[in-house]
Amino acid sequence: MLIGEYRHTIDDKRRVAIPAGFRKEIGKKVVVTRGLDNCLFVYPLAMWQKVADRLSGLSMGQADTRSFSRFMLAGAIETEVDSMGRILVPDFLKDFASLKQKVVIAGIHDRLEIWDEARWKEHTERIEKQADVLAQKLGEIGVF
Amino acid sequence: MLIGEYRHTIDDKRRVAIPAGFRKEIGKKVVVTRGLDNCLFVYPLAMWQKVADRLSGLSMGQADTRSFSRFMLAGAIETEVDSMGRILVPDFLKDFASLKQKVVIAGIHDRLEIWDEARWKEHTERIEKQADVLAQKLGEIGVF
DNA sequence: GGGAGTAGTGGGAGAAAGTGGGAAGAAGAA
DNA sequence: TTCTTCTTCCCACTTTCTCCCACTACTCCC
Repeated sequence: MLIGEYRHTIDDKRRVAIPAGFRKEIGKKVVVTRGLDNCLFVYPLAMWQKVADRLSGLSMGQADTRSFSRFMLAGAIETEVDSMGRILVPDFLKDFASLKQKVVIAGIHDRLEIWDEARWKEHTERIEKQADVLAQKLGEIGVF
Repeated sequence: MLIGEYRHTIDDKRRVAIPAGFRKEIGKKVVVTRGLDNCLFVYPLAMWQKVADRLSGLSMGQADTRSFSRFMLAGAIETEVDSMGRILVPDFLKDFASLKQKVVIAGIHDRLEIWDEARWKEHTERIEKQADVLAQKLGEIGVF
């Protein structure tokens, strides 16, 4: 179970260190994809396989599912965690998530999320304000 | 599984480099054909065989399926990846996809797509804006 | 409080990938 | 047949990437 948030930096070679505590669980090969809310998702390879299988099952005939699988598949890359525990973030993903130097790496159950620090702050602050509203919704669906 | 996007150039001899990471999987012989959404599809030969079979299996009675398989089959050419990992794009396909110098090569599961860089940008930006639709789709296929 | 070990960051060297150009061969026209 | 043009194959250069090593800071344990 991946939990917690960490502050790291991306160097000019586009490398980000995976927090040491996550490395064992996430494995050596990972897949980085475009995520929601302008962040990046990092999946362990096995986890990605499941997502990819479902995506490849979608029909190519319809324009919207075609665009969707393009978005997810072309927007993903398989990469290896190097000997120092870092992964490479290609330019197009860096741009997509507007990553500057400082990033936040968050563990969300079975994936990691990579956020630009400023956006993360903004996002969490907004969520905090709505915490009571969210709690109620979660209550309604029976989480609490 | 072919995933990721890469920026390459077409030289004046109409050659495009296949990203090194794709070469092993895509093999030596490939088929390039007119794709959907104004891009080109590049299939490994074996994969193309399946697509072609499926196309020829379509009912010839209906005018629209007839013209669709004509669109795919007539526009297809078989070509070899040269020793430097490049393929030749004939003029009619280059024109069809409005390819200028800068192109994007995207891996979409079992095929590559070649896009003019400007069109690709336009296309992906349009998709990104539909975040709510994306989230719903992701939910449907069980990513969350 | 001090030392050892681990995590995060930065840099350098060697290797590989991408791109451009030239030469040789094939095809077509005069 | 010969000349020209277009194509294809090969070589070389430049840039980018990748792997490895080193330094610093922080933490944990003695």
